[in-house]
Amino acid sequence: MSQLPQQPAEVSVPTSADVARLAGVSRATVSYVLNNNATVRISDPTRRRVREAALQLGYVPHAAARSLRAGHSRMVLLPSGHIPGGPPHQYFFEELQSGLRRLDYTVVQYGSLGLTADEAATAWAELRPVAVVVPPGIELTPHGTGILTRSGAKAVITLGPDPVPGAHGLVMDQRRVGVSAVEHLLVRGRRHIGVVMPEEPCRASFSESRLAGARRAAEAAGARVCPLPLRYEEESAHDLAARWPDLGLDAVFAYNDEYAMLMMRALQDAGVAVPADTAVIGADDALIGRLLRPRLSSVRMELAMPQPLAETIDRMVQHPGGSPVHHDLLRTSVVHRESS
Amino acid sequence: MSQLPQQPAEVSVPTSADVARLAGVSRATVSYVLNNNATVRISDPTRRRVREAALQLGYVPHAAARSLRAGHSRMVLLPSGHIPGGPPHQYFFEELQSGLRRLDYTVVQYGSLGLTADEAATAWAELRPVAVVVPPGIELTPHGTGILTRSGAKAVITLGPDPVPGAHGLVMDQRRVGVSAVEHLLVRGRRHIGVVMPEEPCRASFSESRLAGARRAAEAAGARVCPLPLRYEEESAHDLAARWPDLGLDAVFAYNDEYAMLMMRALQDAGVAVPADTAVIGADDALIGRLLRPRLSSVRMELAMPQPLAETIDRMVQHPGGSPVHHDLLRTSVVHRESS
DNA sequence: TTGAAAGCGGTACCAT
DNA sequence: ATGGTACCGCTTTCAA
Repeated sequence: MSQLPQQPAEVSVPTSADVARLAGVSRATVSYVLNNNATVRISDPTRRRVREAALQLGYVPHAAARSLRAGHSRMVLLPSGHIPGGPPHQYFFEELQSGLRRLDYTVVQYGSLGLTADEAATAWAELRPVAVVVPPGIELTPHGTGILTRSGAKAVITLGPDPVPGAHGLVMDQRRVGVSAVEHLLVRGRRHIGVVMPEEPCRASFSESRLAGARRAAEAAGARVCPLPLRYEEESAHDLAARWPDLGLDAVFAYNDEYAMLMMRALQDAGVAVPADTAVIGADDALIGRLLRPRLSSVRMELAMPQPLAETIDRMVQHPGGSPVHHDLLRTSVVHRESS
Repeated sequence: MSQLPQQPAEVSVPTSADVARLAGVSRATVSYVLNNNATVRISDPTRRRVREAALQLGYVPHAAARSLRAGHSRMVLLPSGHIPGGPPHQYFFEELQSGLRRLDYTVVQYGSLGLTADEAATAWAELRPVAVVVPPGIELTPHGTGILTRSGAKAVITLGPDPVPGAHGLVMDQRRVGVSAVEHLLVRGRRHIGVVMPEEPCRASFSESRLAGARRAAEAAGARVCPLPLRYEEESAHDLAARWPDLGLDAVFAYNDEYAMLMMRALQDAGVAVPADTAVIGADDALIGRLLRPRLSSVRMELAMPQPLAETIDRMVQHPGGSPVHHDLLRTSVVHRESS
């Protein structure tokens, strides 16, 4: 289909030695020129010759060789395995990446599904990152933290619900979501609260945290919480709705707005009035929640600005050895609409 | 060594030399033992001593040093910058990663937002990946392809709508989505078709392709297509719905189900009957589309199995230099519900 | 069965 | 203003 001639099977990748040879200088000079080394003065004609040679050969420096020699890299590792949590989280991580790149770090995501926590930590450590930022939903053990710091990571940061000993914990405590939802329902006079728990395993870490928060808020008020497993399918929701009269619940907090909408529709189809019989609240404040009727109440999440986090990481890298920082990045508020 | 007062207790990362010293053997022996080298026989007591020393020191091999010495890595680079396309695409890439890891590759995602196409290609090339898989929405130029192959990548694969000269193109042609949607609307007797175009820039590459497909299908039948820019906000949708009578349209194909639901709700609020006055169809066949009334028609996408793609990549790596492969991974079908 | 040594690609110190 | 060279951590002959 393509008319381009095929490259020969064995292409030899140009090295700085090739550039040096073509420019008629030493490898040292090549390094000085291409890195704009300020401590050494190189004549302009030489600079030009080196630059031209590099361009002509399509020379690209070898990051591994460079960081091996330097004894350190500027790689920030971001383990990634299906980050749930919707747009706010996604936006947070995109901005974090931009912020770090602006500070001249190389951000690399490492897919770690199907590895145990310590296998994963070892795999990350092999890359010798200068910092590791573990998002919520990815497990990091104290032992894993040890592996990473002992292999040179200057900053190990977890964003999960709980701090990990030895790591800096910039916490996104999903329990707050459950607390806010249940407190809202309590204020509206509800006492028997179902909590929709996705059966999809990738949701587990978030949903467990949100349930724990719901529990805490309910217990403090002497109210009842009932976990309700649900698959993200209409059939599963209808089965659950059919059992509704037996459950004796007057409110549902669903894992997020999508599960809430699924549940609400199933309840309505089963003849349960929302919010009269059962109040419904979701989480994430997704736009679609406003498109159903009644409009969906929701817990809105606000994450701290990612740019300051990038700068914090930079500071940790430059001045390592500080005692672990702990800080909560998540704020929640309830958006009350018509379903509760 | 640590005489400089500026640097606090520099933690020295254990190397294979440290392991060798502790075990009382040479570095070569350490390498043999830890890599289970079959060509060399090492006595069991020695093996055990080496293993224990490595464990005790928390030794983790240095991936950069290893691949520098080996002359090649097993890293597959997956540039990532906000992959749109919803669950089917997300699932596809997760499975692809698992498949590659099963074949013993290290999959690394490299966030490339905010870089030009060739800057990004250079940044990728510095990591000397053995293969690069460029998802739709990330730009790759023929020049970028050259940079990558010349720096040792054995397989460069694009998944965008159009093949890139020099790269293998395993195409996901989003135009099919537009074609399927419009053909469906034509069959239902509609001739004046609006196409909702998200104004969010991260959607641009997909939405442009889908519009192009819609155009092609409409032109073939002498029907009219009208692009409708829309922000993902209720206000934007209501503004658009208010202008509806002037537009003279009898159908809308929205970029995806979320935009379709937003549009449909706004139309209903403005007194436009769906599907009587205006038919609506989305894309992605998301579950939430079934929760609104009327239930949303949608274009369902099916992506080829990722496991075969992983094996194809493996084959390309082992036998490089084959002529570019081109193949379409995307199949579409229309799920007809009540909105069209 | 184990060890000594070369060398992968770059960088930086020390000569010249 | 440049060049020679040692060395980063690891693998892999070749020798002992």
